[in-house]
Parts: sequence; C-alpha cells; structure tokens
Amino acid sequence: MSARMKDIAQDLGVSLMTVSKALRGHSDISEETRRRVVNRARELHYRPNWIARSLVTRRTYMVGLVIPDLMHSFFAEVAKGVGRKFGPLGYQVVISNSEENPEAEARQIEVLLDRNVDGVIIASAQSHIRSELFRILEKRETPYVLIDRMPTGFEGHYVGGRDEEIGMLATNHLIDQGCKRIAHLRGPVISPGSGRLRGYRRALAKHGLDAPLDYVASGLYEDGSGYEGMRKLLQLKKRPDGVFCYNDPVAAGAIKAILEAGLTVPGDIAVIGAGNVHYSDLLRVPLSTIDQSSSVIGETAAELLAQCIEAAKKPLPPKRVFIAPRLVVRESSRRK
Amino acid sequence: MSARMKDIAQDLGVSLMTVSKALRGHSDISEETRRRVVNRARELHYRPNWIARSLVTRRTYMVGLVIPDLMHSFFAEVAKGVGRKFGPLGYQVVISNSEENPEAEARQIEVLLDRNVDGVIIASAQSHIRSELFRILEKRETPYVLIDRMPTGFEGHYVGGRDEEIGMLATNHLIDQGCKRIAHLRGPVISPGSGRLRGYRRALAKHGLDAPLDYVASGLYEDGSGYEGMRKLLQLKKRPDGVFCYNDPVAAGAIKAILEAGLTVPGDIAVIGAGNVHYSDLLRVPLSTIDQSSSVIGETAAELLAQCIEAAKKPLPPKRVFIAPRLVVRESSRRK
DNA sequence: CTGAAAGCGCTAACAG
DNA sequence: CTGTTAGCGCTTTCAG
Repeated sequence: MSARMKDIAQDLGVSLMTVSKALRGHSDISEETRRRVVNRARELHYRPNWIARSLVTRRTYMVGLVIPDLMHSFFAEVAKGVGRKFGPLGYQVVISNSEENPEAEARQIEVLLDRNVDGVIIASAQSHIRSELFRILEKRETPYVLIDRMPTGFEGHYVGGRDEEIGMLATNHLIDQGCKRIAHLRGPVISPGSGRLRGYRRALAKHGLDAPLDYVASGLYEDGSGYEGMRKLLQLKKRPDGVFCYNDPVAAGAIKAILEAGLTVPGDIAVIGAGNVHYSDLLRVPLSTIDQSSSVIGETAAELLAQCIEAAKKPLPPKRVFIAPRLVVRESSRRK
Repeated sequence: MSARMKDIAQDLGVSLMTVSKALRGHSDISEETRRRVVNRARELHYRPNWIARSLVTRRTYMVGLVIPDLMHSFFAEVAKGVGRKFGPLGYQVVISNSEENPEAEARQIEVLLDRNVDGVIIASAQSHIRSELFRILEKRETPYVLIDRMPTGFEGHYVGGRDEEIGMLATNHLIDQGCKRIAHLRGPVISPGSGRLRGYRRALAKHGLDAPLDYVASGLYEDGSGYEGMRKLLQLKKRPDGVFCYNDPVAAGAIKAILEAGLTVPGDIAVIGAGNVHYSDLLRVPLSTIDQSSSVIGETAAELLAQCIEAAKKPLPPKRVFIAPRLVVRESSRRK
C-alpha cells in the first residue's frame, strides 16, 4: 500500500498532526516544517486517502448527476457543463442513467445518497412531487437541484428553460413562415412537454389559428416515436403544413416520416424542433430549432448546487433560473 | 444524522458485531437474531455507511470510465453498456471526460485512483505506452482495461474493434459499388485511425486500385474536421468517387461538404463511415457505416474488469477481445 | 507553533 | 452462535 501520513511523521520525527496540518496548509505550522513535510510527502508519492478523510469530515467531494438518457446529446451536453464547473472545484461527478424510469431514478438517487454525495443534480422522470423520491430526498439533508423538468408542486432549486416561451417562439416562427395548419408532436407529460404545448396553443390562439385536437400527437422523447407520431399526422384529412416538435430527435424522426411519404421539407411541411442538439445541422434537412443552451443549464445548476453545498447545513432559499430560448433558423422551416 | 449499527445494537441489547454480521447475512447468526436486527434496521431506516466500510475493506465498489468525448454517441453508448453491466453488480460507474487530451486524461485517472476506485476502463488518448500515465497505472495495483484504442506497446487487457477489418470491409464495399477512385478521411494517429487506414490500403491493393497519397486526408474525430477534410479532397484534379471516413461524425461532415459543392451522394461520391451512431439513419443522406457494437464493447470491458477485480490481487493474464465489425448499407453508398 | 487524545462507522480475527 | 479487541487513515479539539 502507498504511504500514509504516519510514515511521513515517523520519517521526520514529528507528530502525525503536524503532517496533517502542514499538508493542508494550516496556518500554525512553521514554514520550515511545512517544507520538510511537503518534500517528504513528494518523495514517498504520498496521496491523501479520501475515504479516511471523508469519514471524519463528512464530505466526499462527489456530486451525483441523474439524467434520463446519456445518448440524448442534450443531456450529454448538460453533463459536460456540470463537469466543467465541478471539476476545477475538486469534485467528482457521478452520472446515473435513469432511462426515463421514475422508479429506477429513485433507486439510483438512493444509491448516490447512500454513498454520501455532497449534492445531486436531477433531470427527473417524476411527474409529481408526491412521489416516494421526494420524501427520501427531503429526509436526508443533501442539497439537490432539479434541471430541465419541474415536477408539479416542486418548490426547490431549479434550472431549466422557459418552456412556454419555447413553444411560442417555435410556433410563431412557423406562422411567420406562412404556415396555416400547424401541428405539434408533443413530448411526455412532464413540465417541458406541457409547457411547450401550452406555448404552442397560446401562439395559435393569439393569431386566431385553429388548433384541432388531432393536430397534437404524441412524439415522446426520440426519433422513433417522432417518426410514428408524424405518420399519424400525415393520415389526417387536412394535412398540416407545419409541425413544431417537442425536441430535435423527435423532429428528426418526423422529417424521416415526411420524406418517406414523398413530401418535402419545408415545401410541403415545415418542421422545427427544440434543443439544438449538435448534429441538427447534419440531418436530412438541416433542422430549425430552439436553442436551450444545454451546457449553460449544466453549468448554472452546478454553480447553484456548489453554493448550496458551501452553505453548510443552512438550506438556501429556493432559487430558480430560467434560461432564455433562442430561435435558430435552418432549412427545415425556411419558406421565404 | 441517520442511524448507525451502534444504535441498532443498543436498541436490541446485542453487540455491534452481531448487527454487522446479521446485516451482511453472515452464516453464524441465529435466524431469530437476524430477523430482529433486520427489522430494527428497517424501522430506523438504517443505511450502511459505505465510506466507513470502504476504509476497512479497501473496496469502494466504484469503477472509473475515462472517455475522450461524452458527446460522441459512440462513447455514450459504450458508457451505457458499462453501466448496464456494473449497476447490477453493485458498482457505481464514475465517468470522466478527457476531451482527447492525454494530460487531462492522466490527471483524471490519478484522481480516480486517489479515490480508490476498484478498477478503471479507459478509451485512451495516449498514443504510446511510454507515457507518464502507464507508469502511474502500473505502480498502483488497480486493475484496468483499455477499450477502443490500443497505444503502441500496450500489453494489458483490451476490448475493441478489429480496425483493419473495418477499413477493409468499408473499402471493399465501395469497390463493390463500382467506385474507382476511393479516398479516405483518416482519423487521428491512434490505433483505430491507423488500423482503418491500413485496412483501406490493403483493400485497394488487393483490387489493384490506386491509392494516391493525396487521397488520404485528415478527418480527425468529428464533423467539423470531416467537413474540412472533404473540402480539400474536392479540390483534387481527379475527384474521388468514393470516400471511406474514419467514423460517422466525420462522414456526416463530409456529406455536408459534398452537397454544398453541388454534388450528390452517392451519385457523384459514395460515402461510408464507421461506428453506426444512432442518428446515422437520420442524416442528410442516410449513412452507410460499419457497426462496431459499441454497447457490446462497453459490456465486454465491464465484464472483463469485473473479473479482474474479483481476482483479488493476483493479476489475470492479459486478455484481448476484438469485436467483429458488420457492414450496414444505407443510402449514402448504394450505387447499384 | 506542536502534539496527545478521541473518534468517524465499520469489519477482521479471534475468543468465549 | 455471540462478543471483545484492535484497528482502517484521517481530522477535530484542546492542551501544552
């Protein structure tokens, strides 16, 4: 096994405590002693034992990040943002994949808490705060920040997009481009899905446009379901001429379905997504989208969580940050 | 703070050790006692303290996974495979992003080792085994498995693709499709890049086709560089009619460049990538590719590492697993 | 400025 | 079957 403080202490004929303090840059150690300790530590390739330290300090310098899908590049980007913020602070980020399963998510969060992470960032698959998970979370005193999705009733720290605005921005853009029959491939029944749907409806209402019930089809999260949802929309007697999709993967699937049906994008049907995932530019038809600054969401959440952790045990008043959306026009919706 | 074993022991009037053993299902505890302990533990919401346990057992049940880019869905998929295998075994996977930077990678691995992970899986950015990193890695007795990239001189555990075969498979396919002037957007100077290039050359040689030096351009890792590389190829006097790209992102960038130049895919230039990333099907032109079974690589590496960990301190003889590649033909290369 | 004592929560090894 | 003793490697507290 590698060297311990005890070894350094013995070698130098000082006490273990002196070594401990010297190594941590404690003020009441003579410059001379510190130098000797540090040198000897280097010689022995001493590496502090985090586990032993954690046992007494009750800090692990690990934070959990729970996301529903690593493969979705939106979350990968969020993860990158979180890592970029926490790395320099000396924290390890532990990523957990819930696969959109609320129970799996709850179990994973428990595991993280059992490991004494100092805090958790969660893009939750729970739709409501009345779930087992939040009871667990509240019982422990570990700070946590929710991102991207806000379960109904949730009152704590949150960082995410302005979903209603996203819906309006996208829908207004399609209207601007001259679309008259605008459909929506909606996301799951969690805040971003509902918020974007609300925005879609408001935008249509404001412009006096119809929003037939069957113009809203389920797109769920990804290209497979986007493809299916679009195929349903294509069977309607009054085919839509514009579609706002919950996110970019759904939009990619929708485009696939449209092209397969022998129609053109944006000629026959204009399409817009949300998320601005990094390959949106490379799709069949370069995809218009609403940028959500995924990595900013990650960084902001990380910053907030770091503050909560520093604040020791006095919980900070709940803080909510909403990142402004931004329209990115590419070919899939450009009609003028 | 939450309940400790001590609390359970006092409540029940037994010794701490009895509790410890009962909770771990040790055989020499009466059924009766065990039941009482387990019940009381549940009542108190007892959760074992991993940190304390680790301090004595020297096992953390954490494994590190170091990859160069989470955003590249190949690695995201590998990560998923690793997680799927280790999760049920009670391990936490800690992912670290090296951003293709060998020094950052080395530092991150040190951090992981400092945290006493039980093992590490690495898709290394090091090109040669004579780097600082491998000295560190060998000094500690923590088992590790390399994946996807094999630094020259490396002799340890490895799981990856058969890169030369990938190159041959892709190039042969282009030849089959009638391409006569086949170029290659090559990857970085690490094993997959060099292996695929070798395969490309061998395939051409076998068919007596030319491989002019300027037909090999640098594509590096991603769409940006693929785009740039392709633009260079397009300026050659004898324009290629087929391109084998290092990976799918590079191929996506190449297609973008080709279309922008007013040419068609596969009509003017057939394109094939490698990796079969999940959105390959949704690109401008659905991308032909070589499937590498990314998640199988992750799972296999995880399994191997788990064995190494179980093998206690006796290092297993180096094992190497090469996953067979598989041709996936989509539109981008279909000429017949 | 330095150090001795106590303990974080748990387990290994052995004794009853 | 149960319990005692002795740590794991470090930090906190307090006395010199």
